[in-house]
Amino acid sequence: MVVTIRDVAHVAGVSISTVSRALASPDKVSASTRLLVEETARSMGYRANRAARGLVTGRTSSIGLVVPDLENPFFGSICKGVQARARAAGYSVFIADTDEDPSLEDEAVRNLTKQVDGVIICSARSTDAALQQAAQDGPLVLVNRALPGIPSITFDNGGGARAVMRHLIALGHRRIAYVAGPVTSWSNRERTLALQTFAAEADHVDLIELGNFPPFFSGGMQAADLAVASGATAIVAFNDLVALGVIERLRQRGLQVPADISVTGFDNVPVSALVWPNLTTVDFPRIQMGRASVDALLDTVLARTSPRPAIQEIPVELVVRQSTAPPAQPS
Amino acid sequence: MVVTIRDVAHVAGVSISTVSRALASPDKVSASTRLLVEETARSMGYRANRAARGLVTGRTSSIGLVVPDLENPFFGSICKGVQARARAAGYSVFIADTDEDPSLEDEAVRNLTKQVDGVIICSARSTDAALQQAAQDGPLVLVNRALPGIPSITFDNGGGARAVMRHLIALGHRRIAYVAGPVTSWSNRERTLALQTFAAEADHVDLIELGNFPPFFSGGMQAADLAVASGATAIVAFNDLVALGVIERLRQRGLQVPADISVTGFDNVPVSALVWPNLTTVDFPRIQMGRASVDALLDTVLARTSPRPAIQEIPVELVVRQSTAPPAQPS
DNA sequence: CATCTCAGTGCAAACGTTTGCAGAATAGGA
DNA sequence: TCCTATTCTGCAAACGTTTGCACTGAGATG
Repeated sequence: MVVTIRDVAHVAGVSISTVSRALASPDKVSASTRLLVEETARSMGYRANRAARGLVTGRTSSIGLVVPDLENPFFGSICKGVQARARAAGYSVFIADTDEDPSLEDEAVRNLTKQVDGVIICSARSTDAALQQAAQDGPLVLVNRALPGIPSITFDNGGGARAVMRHLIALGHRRIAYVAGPVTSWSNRERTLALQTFAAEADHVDLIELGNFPPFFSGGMQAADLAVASGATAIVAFNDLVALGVIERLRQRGLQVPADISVTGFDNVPVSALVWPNLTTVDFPRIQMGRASVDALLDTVLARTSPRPAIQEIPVELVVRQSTAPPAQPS
Repeated sequence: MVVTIRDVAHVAGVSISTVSRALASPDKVSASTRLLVEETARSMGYRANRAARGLVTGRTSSIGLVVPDLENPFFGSICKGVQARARAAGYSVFIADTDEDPSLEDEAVRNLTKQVDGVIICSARSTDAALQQAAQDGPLVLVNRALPGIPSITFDNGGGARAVMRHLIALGHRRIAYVAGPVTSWSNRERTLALQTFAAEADHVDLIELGNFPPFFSGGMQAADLAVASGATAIVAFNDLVALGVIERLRQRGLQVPADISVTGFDNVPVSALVWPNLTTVDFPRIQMGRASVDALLDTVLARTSPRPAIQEIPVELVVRQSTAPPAQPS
């Protein structure tokens, strides 16, 4: 029924070792044999059984990808990048959605570890200890979270935050509110720190920290009134969804963006370009990050001597759109 | 280094067959042995090698999922549903993103077929013939596309379209434009047909068909002016993104939604609830569809006598929000 | 006590590959 | 012509499981 290497060998009139070698390491057989075997295999529709190969080589040619929420376009993009690069390198991708649940995440990692060559964890929600443990059990790469000793790929949150501040200050804003994300969020800490530092270094700039708020539309709705009460002329939101929530609440209160107040986000999710006003935000090249994580993983898996730093930072870019403008009454 | 069934057997003082049986079919060994083996295995951190098991059983305990674009939240949700249900059934999920490319899709399916127990193809872009062929090579389930002879899960596009028409007519609209999606889209054909039929059966209702347009924001931008020129008081867009494009273009032209003109979409993507005005649209329960597809696949894989119909239709629901209202000048 | 049944266990083959080792064939050099 | 080096090929052992078959011993039945 299903054609094995044995069948190919029989038809081609050679041994199974020769077939194996002709297909896997072409330089180990004569050119004529190789051609014969290749042609026979093709005509018979032979495809090597991965399980059998994995059994003897100890390699599965597949990697595991763990994400908190597949429905979130942020992670969808990363998956896309991972998948594309893995395919190009001859690897398949096992996917696991953890539903933002740390214990499910740990379990998924444990499950995967034994059946793949390496694991990529995206925005890990688990504890440092659990991750360190997981790193012991097999090749592991962290995406959007950095942990010493484990290859990690992160976005340059600090650079993004600085770019936003620079932009707002250049427009003339001097009183700027930051709607913070979850306390547990590593990205949030990075952004907060960078904003504080930049504000402290600039002249006559006040940074008002609000929050923490949930990183969704609803979080923005909650935060908007506080931001207005603070007298800020510009609001930096933790991410695009929060920014949209802020804008919606401002709209409800009759405030115009950007005429009365400027709003920015982070992430550059697709929707941020579709709404009115378009969002000024920081673009995070997520597909590129997915690709980079596969490269980092394969570095470890293939034990290439890795010249890459353990923690790699992907540059980000400010995208100026229509949600930012000079303040109504310049101070 | 890695603990095998042999190690467990040695420590527990039984044969490897007994370990295998104690773990896989507990009723075949005595209770005391089972406990002993289970405890030993746990303490040693034993996890069965999937490749080895697959080699002898011919089962991989994994399924393949092929989607056109992981970045599209529509597919992200389906993935989530698939992944969750598969996990619950003890299956892992291989994922393949085809970048909307039919030939990549065919290749992905071919690649997967040999290394998984079954494949789910989401919104297949490939030809009927190629799909029929793929169905010969192994268990296959189609999602969001129906093909006779292959188990298919689809949304009730017709029902959704009728619900939209009923709603608009109830509001008093009599001249309704449909901004059609791609000609190649199966969903588009289903929706068009249902709209036509319903309009024909209703009294004094004109359906103006526009397009075809690309199923994105830009498609809506293109279509809006035609819709206005047609004198329609309500616009039914192929999907939410198109609807958003339509609204944006209307806004640019100074037309208010829904005061001047009503707009509806299909899909109920998350963003449709976040924008202003919120979109009246048809909710497609995508996670549920993902789950249903796994069930259908496992029916075939496990050769359960399947009482399910070959083509299963998932009910959809009209979500009335703020983008629809009675027409300005009732006709 | 002899016989039978049956639950529990172990032996060993099989799954489809890869790969170290050894043998065969070929070519080259003396 | 013989020897050696080199290239190519085949044999067979592994990889870690599952599972058909045979065996053992205990309990039941006569």
